[in-house]
Parts: sequence; structure tokens; C-alpha cells
Amino acid sequence: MPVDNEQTAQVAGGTGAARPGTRRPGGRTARTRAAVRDAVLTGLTEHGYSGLTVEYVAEHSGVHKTTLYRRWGGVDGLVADTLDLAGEDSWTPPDTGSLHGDLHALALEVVHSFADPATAAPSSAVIAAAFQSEPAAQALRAYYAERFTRCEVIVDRAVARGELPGPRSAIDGGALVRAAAAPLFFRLFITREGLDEPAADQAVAVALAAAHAGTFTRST
Amino acid sequence: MPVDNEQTAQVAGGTGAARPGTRRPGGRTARTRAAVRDAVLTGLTEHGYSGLTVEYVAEHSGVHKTTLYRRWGGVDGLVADTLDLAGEDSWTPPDTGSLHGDLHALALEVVHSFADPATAAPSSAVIAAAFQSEPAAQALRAYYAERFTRCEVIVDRAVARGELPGPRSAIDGGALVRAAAAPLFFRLFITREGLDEPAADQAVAVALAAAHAGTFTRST
DNA sequence: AGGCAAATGCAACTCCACTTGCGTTAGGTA
DNA sequence: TACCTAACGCAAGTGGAGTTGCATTTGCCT
Repeated sequence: MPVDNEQTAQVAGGTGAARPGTRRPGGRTARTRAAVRDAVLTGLTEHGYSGLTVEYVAEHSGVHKTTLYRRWGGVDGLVADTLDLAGEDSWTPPDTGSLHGDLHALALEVVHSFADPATAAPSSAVIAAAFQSEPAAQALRAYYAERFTRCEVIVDRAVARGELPGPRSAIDGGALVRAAAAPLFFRLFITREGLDEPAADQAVAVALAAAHAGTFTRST
Repeated sequence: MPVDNEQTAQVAGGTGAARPGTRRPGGRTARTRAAVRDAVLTGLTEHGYSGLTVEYVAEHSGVHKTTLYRRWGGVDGLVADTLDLAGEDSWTPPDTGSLHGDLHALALEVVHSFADPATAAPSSAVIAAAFQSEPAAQALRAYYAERFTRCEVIVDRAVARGELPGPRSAIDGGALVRAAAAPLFFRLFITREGLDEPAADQAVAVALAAAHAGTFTRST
């Protein structure tokens, strides 16, 4: 079953001005999308976002340049769509048996994923693309929103285990996980300090300390 | 006294291959730099980073296009140099009389600076530029490193007041302040959730809770 | 004051991202 | 099966970013 997750925003009028790719989600269209996204991924890992060009994707996907411009608008659209695909994986947060273990494993996943060019390229590419195109910003927002929603299980389990004061609903799990992740991305893209395991350790420690102090407990 | 803070990195050979701008920091050169940086600032606030073009800077600064390419290499270099200027201001961290007050004021400064396009544009522009050029990344790194060094006074004062366990050297002030700032930038540029005062409140609360739990105390 | 070289100005050129008009292919439907 | 049209392919063209060789200005030093 080929996926079809076109952005539902900005439909021109009520007259049904169909955007390309929405009316014929069948064979060729789906094949085109898959080929294009593969080419985008390899292009990103090879040349990075700033070095990725529409012409490159055209050559390496067998899809004509004009089609790429028509359906995706440009490099940023291509990258945004690629992230949409990446968001449809079956990833689940770690389950180590303790809150600290889960958060630490999660932080290490981030560290390692950004250490490997193949996985780091798409992620950082969209962050870069979001600066110059609203669709990319949208894709980025949606991606992380969904990721952190998946992560709330970690906190739910911790509450169930009695590691944090219950009930579940009283603690903002999303905020806790975000707090653990934020310093890592901050170091990566803002202060450009680079990532290592100590950084991950400290990020987790900060988030956990705040959690135990009740900082993420929702105010009634 | 005209400033001259050229990047000292990547000097080609030992034979003294002088880069433009280093041998004659006098009148015209300095005037050129000033005019260019003004034009970059107005260009950024008007069109944003993705809309800023070298030609625009040339027209609005009176400096010829060729000169801009020669001395700054391109848009990213222009933006990086502009941040270098911004880093030479006389900013000092807030001094409210309490650690919480200082951190909160600091967080609010971030929120408000990114709410105002005129101040937000240069900052976010360099973050974007750092994705495609090493000089820009360098400028970004230097800028925030210097900023957070200035902020360590906040923690020093708190220790002196007895708000945190001393001695000064035992606590990593930079890490504490970074912890308070990270969630804000994370929301701005990674999850693209936008900033508001509650976000600032929580960021400060998290950092403070971690500080009181001893998370930023240096291990001997 | 006078001379040297760095820094800038200038105009023409190259190259590539992006567009456009039209012909062709193939998915959906009767 | 046959038709219709969305989606794609193609080739030529356009515009602007970035480059190059040379003339001109202007700081700095003697």
C-alpha cells in the first residue's frame, strides 16, 4: 500500500483545484515518489543540504527535473517530503525498565544518530530547510510533535512503576522528554559545540532532577 | 578606533598571504565594513536570510558586488561578519538580586529578542548560515561561547549570596545558564513551536531545579 | 611630497537554478 | 476495450548569482 501524506494545507479554492499527486496515487506516481525520496537521501548524505540540487535528484531518480519542480517546488519541498516519509517508520522509544535508563538510551540514540552522516543528514537538512520554506517548517514541526508523542510512554511507564508521583495525567511527559532532548540539539545547531556521551548524561540528569522536583507536574 | 576582528583561522601559508581587510584597517576599509554591515542588517530584517542577496547588499551599501564577494565570500560570510559585530556590544546579563530573577530576566530577553524581527533576523540568520558555511558556524560558536561566559557572573553572584552551595569553582555556571536557554532555542528552531512566557518560565524552573539538586556541581 | 601596493570599482562573461509551452505516457473509469 | 485526462518527459529559453581581467582609487610608508 503506497502511502499518501500530502500536506492538507493551502487548498486554493473550493472548486477542487487538485494538486499533482493527489488524484492518482496509483502505480507510476507512487514509484516516482519512492525513487525521488531515495535519491534525496543519498544526495543529502553525499553533499549535505547546501550541496543538494534538484538536478542531482533528477539524474539519480530517473524523474525529470520539470516534474520535481512541479510536484515539490524545489529542494526544500523535496527534503520536507523525505522527512514525512521518515516520520512514518515504526520506531518506538527504548524500554529499559527504568526512567533513567529509558531517557539515557533515548539521548544516546540522538547522539549516535547525529554522529552517523547517513542518519544525521536528513534530520539536519530539514532543520536547515525550515529556515527558508514554510512547508519544510511544517514537516519539521509535525515530525517532532509525533516523535515526542510516541515518547510519552516512557513517562507513563515510570509513573506506573512508581518512579514518579502519579497519576499519569498529572505529569507532562512530553515536556520531560523535550527537556532531555533540548540541550543536545542546542549544542548541535545553536552553540555548535558538538555532541558526546557526557553531554547526553547531563541532559538526562537535568531533566530527571527537574522531574523529581515536580517541575513537569501540571498545574490544575 | 575601528574594530578589526577577522577570523584568524585558515591562513594559507607561512609566507604571509594577506587576506583582504587585514593589512589596511584604516579609513576606507573600515567605512566599507560599516556600510556593508548596516546593509546586511536592514536586508535581513526586510527579506530574511533566505531572501538576502549579495546584490542587495551591494546596492544598499554603495559597495561594489565584486568587493563583497572578494572580502566576504558570499551571503553566509556577510552574515557571519555581522554577527561578529553584534558580539562586540556592551551587553551585560541582568542583575535582579536573585538567581531566579536573573535567569528569568535572561529567558525573557531571549523570548522578546526573537519576537522582534529586527533583532531576531540576524540571530536566526547566522543559525541558518551555519548550516552551509564553516565561517558562519565558527562565528556562531564564538558568539554564544562569549555570551555564556558573560553570563557566568549570574551564578557567581548566586553562590556569593548563598543561594547555591559554594565555592564558585564547584558549580558549572555556563552549564546552568545553557540549560535555561536550550529549551527556548529548541522550541524556536527544532520543534518550531514558537515562544511564549510560560515556555521561559518552565525553562528557568527546570534549570533551577537541576541546579539545586546539584546537577551542575563539577565532579572533582 | 611622492611612490608602492592594497583595496575597490567596473563591465563583460560564465554557469546553473528555475521556468515555459507543448507533446507523450499511462492510470482511472465507463 | 476505449476514452479522458492527470502526470510525466522534453527542449529551449530566461534570469540572476558568482567569476574574471583590468583600470582606478586610496591608505601607508619613506
